[in-house]
Amino acid sequence: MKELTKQQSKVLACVEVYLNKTGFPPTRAEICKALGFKSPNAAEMHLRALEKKGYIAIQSGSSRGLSIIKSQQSFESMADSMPVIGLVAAGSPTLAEENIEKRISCDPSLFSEGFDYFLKVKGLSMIDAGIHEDDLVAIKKTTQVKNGDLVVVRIEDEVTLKYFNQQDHLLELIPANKDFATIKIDLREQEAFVEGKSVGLIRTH
Amino acid sequence: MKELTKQQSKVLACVEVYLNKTGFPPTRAEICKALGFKSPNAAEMHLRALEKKGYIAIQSGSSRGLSIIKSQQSFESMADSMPVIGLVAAGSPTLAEENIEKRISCDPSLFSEGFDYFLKVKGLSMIDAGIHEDDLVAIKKTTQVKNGDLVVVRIEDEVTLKYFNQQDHLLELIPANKDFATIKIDLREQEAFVEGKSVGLIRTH
DNA sequence: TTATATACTGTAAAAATATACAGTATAAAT
DNA sequence: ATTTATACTGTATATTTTTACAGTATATAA
Repeated sequence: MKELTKQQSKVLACVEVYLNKTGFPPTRAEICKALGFKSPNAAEMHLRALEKKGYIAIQSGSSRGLSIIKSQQSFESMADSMPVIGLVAAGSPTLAEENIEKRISCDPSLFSEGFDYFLKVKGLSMIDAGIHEDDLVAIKKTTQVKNGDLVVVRIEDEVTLKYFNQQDHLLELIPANKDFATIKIDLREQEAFVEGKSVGLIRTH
Repeated sequence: MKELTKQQSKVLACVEVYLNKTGFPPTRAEICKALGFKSPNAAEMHLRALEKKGYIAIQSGSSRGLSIIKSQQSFESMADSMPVIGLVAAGSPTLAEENIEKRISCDPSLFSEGFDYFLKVKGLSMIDAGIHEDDLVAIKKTTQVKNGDLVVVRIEDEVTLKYFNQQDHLLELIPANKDFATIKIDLREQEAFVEGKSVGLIRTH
């Protein structure tokens, strides 16, 4: 998606605000009035640019025939909800307020087993499992995991999301990307803490 | 809130559907076309009645100056549960009760744009986009899509989920799996209907 | 029987709106 | 020095759209 100029950005914001307020899009003249332009062609040109860049659609010949394709402002409707925690900071993914990136309005029974928080995925180590960067993985806090489960494990201050496989003292954390190596840990030498397991995933397109 | 007559209810539904599809309200003439009226005054009178009963607001003197105050649809599709529809080969993914595999307790604003139903994915054609068999893709009913969007398209009786790319008369439906071929359609020769676009995805592990 | 409400057709004019065309100005890039 | 992109003004016109007015038809209630 192409970058917007300052004025194009203003015009897009103006359309979004107007839509929010009235329920229908503005005319060229109304955009001019809102932004102080004196010619309807000023609005027209900006709208054309926004269309070309894929931010809006213009229904030719229709009055107020504008529709938003890509919104500028991110709508995070914060209702009673599940916390989202970034898989970035060192240390355990705790539910402390400072670690919560945002909240998502949905109930814990969205996935059959129930879950405690969303973990926002960083990196591509699980790409072959269909888990992309910025996907939200629903995590249930538990230490009861079995081989093959997708788990959140903490090793020292590093937190990672991998497939779990343990044979006696040897713990393997297996990525789903051939460019990443399996993490192998001898539990007699180094500690590893299972923080929870994944019970589901959501992604916003 | 006063009761609506059958025709008023149809008109309100028509306005809501049009708004959802295009992003802006219909004109009187467009309502007439949609409902088979032959005079713009038919639509006008119904809109006036809807305004008087508090269902819509009419901005006098403005083209398409309609806004929904009290939605009908919210009554029908609320219940905090979203329908799941199988991506079966034949026919449109309709919300008719017989097509609903189950319902999932979550609200339509789970994904920022809102959505109308979940489509249960069959096959592996989008695997490289991290979309697996049995994933639930959140679909927003709309025809406003742009190149690169993940869309639900119907061709004759076949429904498919693919990336959208259109250049003039050539529509390409692009899979995310090298073992599948891009579907190419000359829109002058064959019809294709955009049923909606994906706004998100959920998966149960 | 006579209102009264619903539900339209058909026409027309005034107002709103999109949109083309001809310019001006400025800053940055070539 | 000239082109190119951004960012407008100002005017005009064809088209879209609202909206008023004059009717018709039908069912229901008083």
